[in-house]
Amino acid sequence: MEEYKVIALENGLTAICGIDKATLDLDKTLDCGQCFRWKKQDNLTWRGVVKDKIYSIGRTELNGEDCLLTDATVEDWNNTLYDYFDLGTDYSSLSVPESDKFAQQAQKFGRGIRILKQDNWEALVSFIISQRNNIPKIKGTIERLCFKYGDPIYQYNSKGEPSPHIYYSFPSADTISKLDIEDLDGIGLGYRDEYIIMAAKAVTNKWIDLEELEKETMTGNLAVLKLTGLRGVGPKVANCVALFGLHKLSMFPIDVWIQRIIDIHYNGNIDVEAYGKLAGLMQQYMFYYIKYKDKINV
DNA sequence: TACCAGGTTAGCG
DNA sequence: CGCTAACATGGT
Repeated sequence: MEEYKVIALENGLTAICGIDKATLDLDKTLDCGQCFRWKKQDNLTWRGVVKDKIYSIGRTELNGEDCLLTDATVEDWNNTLYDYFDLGTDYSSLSVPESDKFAQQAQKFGRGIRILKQDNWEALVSFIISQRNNIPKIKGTIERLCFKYGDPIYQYNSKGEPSPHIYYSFPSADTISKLDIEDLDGIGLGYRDEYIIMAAKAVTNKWIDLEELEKETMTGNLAVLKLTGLRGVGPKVANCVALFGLHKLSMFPIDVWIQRIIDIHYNGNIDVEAYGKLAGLMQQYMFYYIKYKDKINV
C-alpha cells in the first residue's frame, strides 16, 4: 500500500490524502451489492454505520490533491475505518490469467471496489434476507428491521449539537433470539423470518461461533460448511457471509448473475483457483461489471 | 397490475 | 445424484 497522510482539520473533520479513487472508490464499494445500509447523502458524501457509530465520508480536493474527507476522528480512521475498507490488503496481488479477457475487463471496470470487513452477524442476517430478493428490497427490509429492533444512534458535532440524522444499530442476535415470529410482521422478511430467529438462537446459544469462524486460521471452506448448517443458509448465502462478513477473500459466491457469466463466458465451468487468494474480489468485480456496465457512463 | 428478485428446501424419480 | 415446485412480499 502506498504512503498516505491522515490530517486532522481545524473544523473537526479528517482528511486522508494519498488513497486515490483507483484504490478506494466509494461509489463502487458502497453501492456494489455487498452492503445494504450506506446511503448517499449528496453528490459526493456517503453516510453509514460502522461498529455502532455513524460516519460520513466523501472525496474533496485539498491543496490541489484529491483526498477522502470524513467526520471520523484520526483514531476512528486508524482503528476502525482503515480496516473496514480493507486498506491493509494489497489488491494488486489479485491473480488474473493473461488469457482470461473477461476477468481483465471486469477488473478494469470495477477498479476501486474494496471488500468491506463487515460485522459478521449483520452479514449473516443480511444475506439470509438477500435470497430471492432484489437489492432495493433488501435495503428496505434491513432498514425496517434496524428501525424496529436496533438502538438509536445519535451523533454530535464538535459543538456538542446532535446531528439531525438518526440511525439505528443493527439488532443483536441476543435481541432477535428473544422475538416471536409475529414480532417480525410488517418488516418484509417474508418466509425468511423464521430463518433469522433460528440463526439468532444458534448464535446466542453458541451452536455456531461467528467469532471463531472469523479467525484467520479458519479456512473459508470450513466456515461455509459450518454456516450451511443453519436453516435458510445454503451455499450461496454461506459464501457471501464468508466473503463479506468473515473476510475470507478467497471465497467466490455463485448467484444467478455469476452463473450467467460462467455459462456465457466460461463455457459453464470456471477455474476459481486461478484467481488465487483474492478470488472473492474478482467475484465482486464480475458482479459489479455484469450488473452495472450498461448503466454507468465510464 | 403483474412480474421479479445476489436461493433454499423438501419431495420426488 | 439431478430436477422441480413452493416459498412471502416490497419495489418497479
